[in-house]
Amino acid sequence: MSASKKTILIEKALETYYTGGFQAVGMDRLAKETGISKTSMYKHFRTKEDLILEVLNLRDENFRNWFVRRIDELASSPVERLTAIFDVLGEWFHEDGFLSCMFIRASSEYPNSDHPIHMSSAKHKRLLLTYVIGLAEQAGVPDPGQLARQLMLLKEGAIVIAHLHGPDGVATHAKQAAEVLINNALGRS
Amino acid sequence: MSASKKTILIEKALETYYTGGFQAVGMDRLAKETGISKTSMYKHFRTKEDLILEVLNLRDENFRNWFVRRIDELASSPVERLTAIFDVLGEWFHEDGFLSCMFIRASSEYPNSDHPIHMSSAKHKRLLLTYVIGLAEQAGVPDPGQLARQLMLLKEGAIVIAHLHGPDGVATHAKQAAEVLINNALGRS
DNA sequence: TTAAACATTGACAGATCGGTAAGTTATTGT
DNA sequence: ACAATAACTTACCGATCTGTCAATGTTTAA
Repeated sequence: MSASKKTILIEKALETYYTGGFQAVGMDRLAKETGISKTSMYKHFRTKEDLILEVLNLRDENFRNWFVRRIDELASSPVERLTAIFDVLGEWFHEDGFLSCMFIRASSEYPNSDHPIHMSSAKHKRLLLTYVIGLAEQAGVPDPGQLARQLMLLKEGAIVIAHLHGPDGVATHAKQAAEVLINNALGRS
Repeated sequence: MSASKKTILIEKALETYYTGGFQAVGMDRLAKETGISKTSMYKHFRTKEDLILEVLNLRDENFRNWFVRRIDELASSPVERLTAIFDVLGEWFHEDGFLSCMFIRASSEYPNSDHPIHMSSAKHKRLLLTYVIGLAEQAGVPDPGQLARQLMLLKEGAIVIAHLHGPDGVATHAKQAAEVLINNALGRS
């Protein structure tokens, strides 16, 4: 299997897993959808779990790149970037085919914290937290870790509610709450 | 199968599904763990999905009863009840065997919004929202719906983060954010 | 006592699961 | 040109999945 075919497989698996779930999508189905035989797939991935881990790595890369880029496009000051988080979330929630966050879904299917898939999901959230801490630092708040963790709670909660109750208004509510928290962190200005 | 055996089955299924996941736990395993034959189980539940839906009903009842009761035990004023939400969450997160919220897990395994299991999960969250709106009304805020939705975002986010990054500090961060939002809703007092 | 009604069982169907063995085709280096 | 090798496929393995069937106990009622 060429490297490009491997990439194609991972990309197709990302799409199919996101739509159908990790456990519900079998290797046979991926073989059928990609036209690549199972044996070829298993030449490059020792187990299904290995494939899922590579899919999650790609998703992490794609998502964080898109997320940061959109925030930079929408905002021009550090404080604006903090609120833009929720505008970008709103765009995501309203995309056709939005079905929650792949890492929340993954950690729900593999709930035990010592499972590699769970750990990979935790890592993704930690990387996002680090990014938001950086934004909070640039905004000059006294305790960037605290504000960033608060905004992350709003972000994850918004994802869950947008998935369960639909996208309308969720990101807006989260943004309004975020503005209150940001102003408070900046000294109630 | 007597009614009590049916109850025992649902309770055991709740425990096993919560620990192991819905798709990962098969009917054979439930039969082995309860000592009830599969055929007997299928006399009372037409499909596995029906069993899961009854499990979710029981979980919804158990959880909301416990949640409301603990809040009432910890708080004596309406505003206190709003913040006590997060004290109770902290207790939950630190329980042995905490593995996120059963309904977030369920909606992650059955992500399509028209799926009965997904709809049941959405209903649970809606009932909780209604409860929090009631608390916010009693607290006398001008827009109880807005505050309640903001606090729900913190709650769901806290569940996700406590599951992925461990329980320490998560409920406390959420409570601090909640206090800011509550004070703001009350008029920045 | 005995027959009807119900409860329960082990064994099985058919499908699908993750994963593999053996064999075939295509590519490569010399 | 040709042997070595890498890429790839078909067919299959045992296990497990949801769900069912025929047979056997067990209760109930007249």
